[in-house]
Amino acid sequence: MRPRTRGEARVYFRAKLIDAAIEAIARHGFSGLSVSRLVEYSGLARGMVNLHFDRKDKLLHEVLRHLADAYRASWQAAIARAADDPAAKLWALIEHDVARKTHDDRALIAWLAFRQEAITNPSYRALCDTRETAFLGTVKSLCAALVKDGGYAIKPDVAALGITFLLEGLWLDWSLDPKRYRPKIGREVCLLHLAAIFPKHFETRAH
Amino acid sequence: MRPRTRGEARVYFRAKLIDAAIEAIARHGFSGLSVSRLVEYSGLARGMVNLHFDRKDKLLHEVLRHLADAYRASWQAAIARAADDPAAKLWALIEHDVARKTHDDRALIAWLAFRQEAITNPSYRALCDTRETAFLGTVKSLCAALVKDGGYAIKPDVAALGITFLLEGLWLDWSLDPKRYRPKIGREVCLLHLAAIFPKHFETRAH
DNA sequence: GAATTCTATGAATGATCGTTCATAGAATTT
DNA sequence: AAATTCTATGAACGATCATTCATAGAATTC
Repeated sequence: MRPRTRGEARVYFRAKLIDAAIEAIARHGFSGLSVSRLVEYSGLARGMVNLHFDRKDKLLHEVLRHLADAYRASWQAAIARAADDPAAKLWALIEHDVARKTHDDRALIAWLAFRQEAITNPSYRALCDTRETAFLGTVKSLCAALVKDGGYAIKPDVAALGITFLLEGLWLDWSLDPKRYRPKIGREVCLLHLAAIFPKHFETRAH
Repeated sequence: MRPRTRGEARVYFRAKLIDAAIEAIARHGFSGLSVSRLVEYSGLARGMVNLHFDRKDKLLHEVLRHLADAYRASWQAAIARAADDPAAKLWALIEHDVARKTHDDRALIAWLAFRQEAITNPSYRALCDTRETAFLGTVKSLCAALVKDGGYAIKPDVAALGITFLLEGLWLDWSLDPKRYRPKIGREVCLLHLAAIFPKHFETRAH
């Protein structure tokens, strides 16, 4: 378990601190993440944060990068698994987001905390933004394909924005009370929206 | 300007501190709200927070209550002004939210900060929740009226959830970069959604 | 295996946090 | 007008914050 070589140790301890940071943020909010809490959750010594990340601030940026990377990898894999068809891929993306909330709760709450912090701390904004545009860009191109295929009289950009807003609203709602949230309702809301704007592609799925 | 009687002073200084708190949260985030910042923004003495609110914690609850009340009064007035017709009232509600962002920015950002804080601090949850359910309840009943009137084959509850998710997504997106946001786009996204699920009531408005 | 280099530790530091309280002054009451 | 009551002030306090650094020990190199 515990690493033997120095190279292993570096990777091991950095990961341990990042995980402890996510835990602390999910449990006590962004401002509740103190070095003392990191010590408590990681079980490591007090000086480890500064040894491995120099400043607490730099650790936080690594945490944010970790969250962004993990989420992107996750939804991209979901799209890759789906059938080679825009409707199937779009649905896989949404299904991934809706179902994700049932297992990966700490990461989502931590992510929302960073997103909120990015409003007043510009240094977090770039990472939040790139993640957002990557996701939105994918949804846009899927919508464009659907519009072309179905001959719908709507702008793909507007449709894509609507879908991402829906998902973000779902996140917020879920985060306030994870126990109340049910994937079934989230799925139903998204499906209603999709079946309404892309009837030829999603109406059958709605019943 | 400055109050002369003690009764006036109480109201005046409490309002001044609440305003300074909103300013501080909007500029530096929830954790950036320190007593020193309150002193800086309000121009009052250091002891005023404890004199008028006992603890900083209680001031924060008053701020949240103030934000919730102001917002509720605002959207209820918008509905009251609209014509006596569910479609008109629903649209007035959405228009209010979309346009609100062009003037009332500090309050919205502060509200989002409280909402985020409520995830890990249960004492804020009640106030966030009641505001949410009051808003959602109104949207639900408006949707129910539209469903009945138009004979749509959708559940009013699901439609209402979709609308609130859309608006919450809009808030989040706008908060990250207020300058980039344009009411026109927000309106377009909402209208696309409404015209798609309630075609008989909103299709004409969409062109 | 000895010498060297880097890692891990936690007590100490200065800064900042929210809160207290003695004091001065203003509003109110007698 | 004098006496009283409450308000406003800001220096001082203990707690906690992130960070530093001398020391011990382990991994690596010679």
